[in-house]
Amino acid sequence: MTRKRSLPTADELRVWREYIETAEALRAVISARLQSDSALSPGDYAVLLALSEAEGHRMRSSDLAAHINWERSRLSHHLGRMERRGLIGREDCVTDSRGAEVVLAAAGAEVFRGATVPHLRAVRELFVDALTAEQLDAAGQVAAALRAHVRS
Amino acid sequence: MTRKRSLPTADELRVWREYIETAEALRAVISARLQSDSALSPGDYAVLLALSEAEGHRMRSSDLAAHINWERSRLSHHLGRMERRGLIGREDCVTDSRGAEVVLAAAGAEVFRGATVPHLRAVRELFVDALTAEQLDAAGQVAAALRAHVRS
DNA sequence: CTCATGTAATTGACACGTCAATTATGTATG
DNA sequence: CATACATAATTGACGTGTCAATTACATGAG
Repeated sequence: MTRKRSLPTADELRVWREYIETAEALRAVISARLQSDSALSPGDYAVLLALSEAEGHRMRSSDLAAHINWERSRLSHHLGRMERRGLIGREDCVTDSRGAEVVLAAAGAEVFRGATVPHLRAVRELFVDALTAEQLDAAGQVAAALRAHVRS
Repeated sequence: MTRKRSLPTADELRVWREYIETAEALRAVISARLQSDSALSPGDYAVLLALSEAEGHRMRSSDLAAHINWERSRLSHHLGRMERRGLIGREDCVTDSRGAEVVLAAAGAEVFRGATVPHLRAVRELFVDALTAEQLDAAGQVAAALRAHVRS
């Protein structure tokens, strides 16, 4: 056994770069599709998806942030922009005067309905169709291993 | 043979989400490390790396953009910020009066020198060490398949 | 030479993300 | 109840990214 290297080898570094650059490129392409198909950013989509699935199409701001794994300030800024566009609304919370409830607006629901099929189709075309069943499985396991490792 | 589905299955979609969210989380963690270790963003690092490896520590702006795969306007904005911080300089190009040459400044070279080992260590700890040899290999193949597919 | 067209790089406007500070309200403790 | 501390959400400042427009120069056809 050799002692554990502290720095990655050239090959390891190459894989890292391919990994991170490919994910970034894919994110950009999917994002551009969503934008041109539906005038939504990935952030808009995540918010609308969460609200669409929520009880009464409404959610406490903090819960929403936790659900989609965003910092609260990021969500505040984003909700401000989405509110200006009429996609969502904000109401005072009855049980906690500090709180706010985010409500899916009619326009938001409609835009989301129109966005979902094209978006899923894009995911299929650009991600799923690029991989064999084995590769898809491997991708899932790699992601799980990375996720588990990063939490420590 | 069943006809090809146009939408991903629930499992495929789950893998997609794990893939893209994990990559994003990893990018954020590595980025935060780089920031706190060396006061550099990933963009800064990419620019400084390219210039460090370039002939004479200088490069035409367009070539640099192509090398790191950025849009030129993005690079212009970024170079403006880096120039304000004294990390790089810009000079007129001798052979083409339209052109600009980006030059690694002394301060930039020094910051980069200090950044590289901690950054590579972070890549090793957070990415390489999380994966078995087989998983690392699989990650490379998945990235290659996705890259090949997206170019068409 | 000159005019049309292409290329190098920058700029402005605006969306997005992070961090630190702020405002307002809840809650526990003496 | 009063004070201290925690929590909900927002705000401001600033770095980052994209798109469309702009400036300045190069170059080839006539």
